[in-house]
Amino acid sequence: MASLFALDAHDPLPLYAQLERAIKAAIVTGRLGLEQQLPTVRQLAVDLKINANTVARVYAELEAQGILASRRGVGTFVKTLPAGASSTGVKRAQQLSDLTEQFLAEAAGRGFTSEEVLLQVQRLCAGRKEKPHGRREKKES
Amino acid sequence: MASLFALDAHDPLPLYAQLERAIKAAIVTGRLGLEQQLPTVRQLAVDLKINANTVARVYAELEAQGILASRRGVGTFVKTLPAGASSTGVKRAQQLSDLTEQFLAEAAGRGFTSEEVLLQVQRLCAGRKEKPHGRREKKES
DNA sequence: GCCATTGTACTATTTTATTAGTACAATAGG
DNA sequence: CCTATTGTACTAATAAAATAGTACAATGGC
Repeated sequence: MASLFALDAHDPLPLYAQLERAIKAAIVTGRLGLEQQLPTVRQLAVDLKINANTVARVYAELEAQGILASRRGVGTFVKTLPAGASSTGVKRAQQLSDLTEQFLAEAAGRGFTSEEVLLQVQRLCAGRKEKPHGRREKKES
Repeated sequence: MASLFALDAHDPLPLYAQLERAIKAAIVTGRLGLEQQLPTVRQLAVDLKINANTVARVYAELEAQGILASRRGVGTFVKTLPAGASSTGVKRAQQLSDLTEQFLAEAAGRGFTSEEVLLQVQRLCAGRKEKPHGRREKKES
């Protein structure tokens, strides 16, 4: 991999959303650790061949979510692990079910069998066991 | 579920891409069977509260992919099952790995633990075993 | 033949995403 | 103090996505 993240210009998902997802994924999977520094806004823009404004927007958004912390003249750093809304109850179960079905359909559409997918999930899950860090709550609405 | 598909206006993924994904998912999971008719362009637009042009674009795109077949004055029908590229080798493995990581990150970002996710995947995979399809739902006629 | 239904094609408009460029603000280092 | 580096804040321009509306084309039922 050339750089930490990889974006696809032909993915219908907007670049800012792709980058946001990629950064979160890197943190969740441990490729980016706590307090670790991210590339500068301008550098990452060059690496990914996208505009610096787009990178800045993503960093700002992730900072608003409490995941990153930026300091002028210094850089941007991983502050905490991404935390979800963590709704409880039926809705929560339904959300997981929907998300999973979406994923399985996507995989099936690309020609992967259920067995392959399951195996891959098991492998990746085993890699990071349990780390569902407790609920951090921010006030946002 | 009010209708066959569910779109989220706040999802950064464009509506047309969401709908395309939803239709493919419905076919892959067997909620839509071969030769089954889809809602009309105008009806689905009303159901999903989106523009008819957007629906028409998606139907046309899926027809171009050979998944759907449309006939004027009649309707739009499922023609074949979505087929993946089924590339082999390293790239294929890498693709599955990337896709899975993305999914796990998404799930983790929404507050689901690895255990929960793994369990859900196991459940859904068990539900449709080998065949990605084969199971037609009985419907009232 | 008539006509309602369905997919298709087009133009126009608005909103969103992305880029480009410039300028400013805070920090670290000499 | 000076300056390079970094994040931040704008404005402007372009491209893509989505909507609104109208019209046309093929099909099937009567």
